Amino acid sequence: MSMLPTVETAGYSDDDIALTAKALGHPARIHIVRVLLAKQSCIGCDIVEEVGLAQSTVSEHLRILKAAGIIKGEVEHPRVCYSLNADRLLPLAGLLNLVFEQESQGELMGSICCPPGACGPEGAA
Amino acid sequence: MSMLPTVETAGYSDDDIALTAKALGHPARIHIVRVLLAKQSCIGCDIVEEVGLAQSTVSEHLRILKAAGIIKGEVEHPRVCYSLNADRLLPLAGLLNLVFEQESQGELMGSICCPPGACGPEGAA
DNA sequence: TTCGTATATCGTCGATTAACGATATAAAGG
DNA sequence: CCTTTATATCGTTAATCGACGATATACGAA
Repeated sequence: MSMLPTVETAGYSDDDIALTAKALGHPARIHIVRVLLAKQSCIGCDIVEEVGLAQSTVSEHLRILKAAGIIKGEVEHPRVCYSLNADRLLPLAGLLNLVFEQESQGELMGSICCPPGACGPEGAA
Repeated sequence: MSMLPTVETAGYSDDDIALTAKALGHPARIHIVRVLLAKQSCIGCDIVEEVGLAQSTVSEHLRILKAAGIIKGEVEHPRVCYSLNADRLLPLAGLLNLVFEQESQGELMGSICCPPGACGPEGAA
């Protein structure tokens, strides 16, 4: 119904961002992200043990995260090696950053939140 | 089932973060956040028009965002003036920042994602 | 008091989610 | 071949969600 061009500059669609947020909208899935963050290397069935839910339930949570692109899984042997896919979190992070930028209007002005490629083409550095 | 102390340093519970993410997990609610971000001042029934859904539906979305603490509403006249409550987004942003920090291991080391008070006590300005 | 405006709540309905146990797959090893 | 191991899928259930129209509430203004 509208353009919101200023904010749209964040770059991504509402659906994109909502999809990512939705995938993160469950404690078990946040837990999984944390596990993958802690052991940055990939993990197999340990996640099931970590989360403490039934194997099929955890598998489903992993599927949801994978479907949202937040994690990826490499198949080895009978195991699957999961790891985070940070890029997919950029749209959501970008929006949050805008909120924080606004709140600290002009105070920082640049050194705010800029994950690798999130804040547009930065020629220098 | 586990401690994950390193990551837990992010500070907030899985439920906390998941609750915020869940509240953001719908396109209409992302849209509302963007509207509030664009017109940083508060807004009334304009949101209904912006979002393009039935008034009762939008009211429900606003209720969900408010329940999650992401927005707050000041009552004026017969209107309600909504605005973002950035603080409530910090737990989620903090987790995302950790992901990005890890990805750019040592490359940047500090100038990454640090909304006002998110990255711990930073003595120097 | 009566009216009009802006929101909130109610009741409904179809769709989706989350959880589980049971079962199916796939690949390595005996 | 048959077994083991790690995952994925199926089928079911209860619960929650998202949307709507209709209605209720609250309050300033006429």
